Amino acid sequence: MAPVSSLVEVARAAGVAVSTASRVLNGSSHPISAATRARVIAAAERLGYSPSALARALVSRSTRLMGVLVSDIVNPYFSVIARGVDDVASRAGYVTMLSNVDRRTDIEINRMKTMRDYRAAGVIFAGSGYVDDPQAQELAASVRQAQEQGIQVVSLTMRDLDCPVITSDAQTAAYDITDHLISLGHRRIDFIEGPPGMVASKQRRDGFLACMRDAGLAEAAQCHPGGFDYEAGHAATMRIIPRPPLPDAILAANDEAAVGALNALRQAHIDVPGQVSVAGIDDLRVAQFVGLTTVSLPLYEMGAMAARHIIDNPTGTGSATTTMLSHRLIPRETTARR
Amino acid sequence: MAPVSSLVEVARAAGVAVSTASRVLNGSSHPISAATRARVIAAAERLGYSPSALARALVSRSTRLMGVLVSDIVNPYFSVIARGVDDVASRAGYVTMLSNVDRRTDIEINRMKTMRDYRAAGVIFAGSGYVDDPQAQELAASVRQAQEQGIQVVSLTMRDLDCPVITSDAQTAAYDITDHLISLGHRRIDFIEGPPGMVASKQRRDGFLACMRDAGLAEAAQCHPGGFDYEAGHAATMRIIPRPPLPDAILAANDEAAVGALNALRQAHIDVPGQVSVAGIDDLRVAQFVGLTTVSLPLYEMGAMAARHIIDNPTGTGSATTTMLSHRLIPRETTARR
DNA sequence: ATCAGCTAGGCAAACGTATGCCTGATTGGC
DNA sequence: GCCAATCAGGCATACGTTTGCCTAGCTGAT
Repeated sequence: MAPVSSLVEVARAAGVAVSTASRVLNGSSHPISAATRARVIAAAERLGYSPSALARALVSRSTRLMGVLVSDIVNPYFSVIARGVDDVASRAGYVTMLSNVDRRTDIEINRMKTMRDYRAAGVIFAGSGYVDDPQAQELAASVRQAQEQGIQVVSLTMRDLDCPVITSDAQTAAYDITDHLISLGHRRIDFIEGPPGMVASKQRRDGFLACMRDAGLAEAAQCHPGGFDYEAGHAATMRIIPRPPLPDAILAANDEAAVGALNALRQAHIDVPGQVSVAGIDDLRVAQFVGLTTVSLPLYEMGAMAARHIIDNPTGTGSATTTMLSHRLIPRETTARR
Repeated sequence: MAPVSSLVEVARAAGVAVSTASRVLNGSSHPISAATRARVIAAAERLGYSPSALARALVSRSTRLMGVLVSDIVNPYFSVIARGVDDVASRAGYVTMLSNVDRRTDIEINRMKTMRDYRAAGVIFAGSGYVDDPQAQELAASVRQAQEQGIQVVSLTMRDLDCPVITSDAQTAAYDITDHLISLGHRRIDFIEGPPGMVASKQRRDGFLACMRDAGLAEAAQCHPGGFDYEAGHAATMRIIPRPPLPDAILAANDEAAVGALNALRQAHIDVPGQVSVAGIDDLRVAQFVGLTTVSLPLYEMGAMAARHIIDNPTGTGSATTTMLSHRLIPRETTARR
């Protein structure tokens, strides 16, 4: 149905051999006369030639496809990462293949397989895994097979994959924001956890608990089941409010849940930060909108660095190093000195 | 460098011809004995065989790659669309290729070309174009070439591309939300515009102005330069506040700008909705957080339908139809009767 | 015994590109 | 005027699939 003009047609139109056409269109080092070069370029232009990246990949045994697996692209945490990936990828002539895996390991395995079928140059795992995930081993195996095939794998969180990790220390971030709350004079601090079972949830809770313990406030630390979304933060706070006394501060496992907590408090006419301080983790855009005190994680940089790593390491020779990017405390208006 | 076991190795390991191996692994209708079938499957399993989607695409002359061009994936407007696309794409075995084009036509042209090189099954244009864009013609030409090659192109906004459009009526949405404000008794309404030059900005402003005119309030309609982000809405409102009298209501071209307006007002101790009502357009997640009155656009559905269209129309025979999805008014707490 | 029809499997061409190797022509040095 | 070197270009193979066509054996009907 379509005049998918190929290199042979370009060559014929220019009156040269296919190899010659290929060489001028690729900027090969092989010498080509200016006249021939011009004829080929003109022919390609006239025919609207579009080189088949598929055929090219087949023979060169490498693509410029950058895979990235996120939990949910609608979640700003991941869309910022994806943006970091795509910025460096597309600048290097790569195209990014994105997949939502909904925090399901089986889908991750499936998508990893698809990206392998397409011979992606690399695959970035942006999402966290589960503690004691029964499918972790199967995932690790599929990752290993991909690596043996020359596919670079990078993880943005600590998980049981034998691959380089480019991440930020979420646990220390949680520790630091807790420490900040304590330094403001807060003693009783309630923590709204992330989704149950996730490593990311555990890290953040552990950071909170470690700081409370170090401050001698282990007794005053209270954890509530929650989640990473607005509704979870709101619901958890609605359970906190009717059981006085109110805590001095509420720390949520991430910003969106913190905003949920914030709204729940204000809807109950509890003054923030007058009566209760509220803080989150991540520094998403919404934190800025509502003036939420939080700790900024280098999400964009993590995505960008992961993509750069994949582009710069043509062979799968990189050892499984861990790169830790630093975070930064962002005090805003939802916290105050007690 | 890697044991990228190919079909020929699987065939050899199973002691059959390549064609036979191909047929059992593809579920071909060609008859194959159960014993042979089992041997091939076992061999493929043992060797960790991963079929090359590239080679397959080359001979079958079609890929399962779904292209989508967004302005900025961090913008929730686009991430919701992308999610709609990916949900139906991945369920159909496609993988979605995402590109950020930063509202730049030249980048759009470039990415369209890249997706063409990869022989994407289809490309979805999620972003709006510019009024009188000097590069529109060049973009249209590159789209035409792609279509001639059998690539399905779908646009999610009205723009000068000869392709099917699956969209929502932003102009009428703006009209309806304006009408709602008027029905609440507001007369003087200020409109914060979107980014200058964009068709999407013009549509929304036109809808606002049309409604004000129809209500005999043309004199009371005032437009301010703005943008689609928080900062633009905030800044525009900061210019409105010091010039009394305050308007009865502020309508922003989208939700994020509306939130910026909301915060600017509250920071100036102006009661919303007591003194001034505020409304937006899009119904992004943040609108729900802050209780913003807005109008819901079917972004997820637009993305999903576009992907479905591409998957269901194998040949490029679809005429350039326009599908209009309906929006819905979402009254919340930032508007009140005057 | 013959033959049509079916089953099971193999051969080989094609998809579109890159590239190692070869050839013929031209040049420069002596 | 001869040889080596360089320049310009072509031939052919390989990448990993799919699929049309062919063959060999077998079954059952005549």
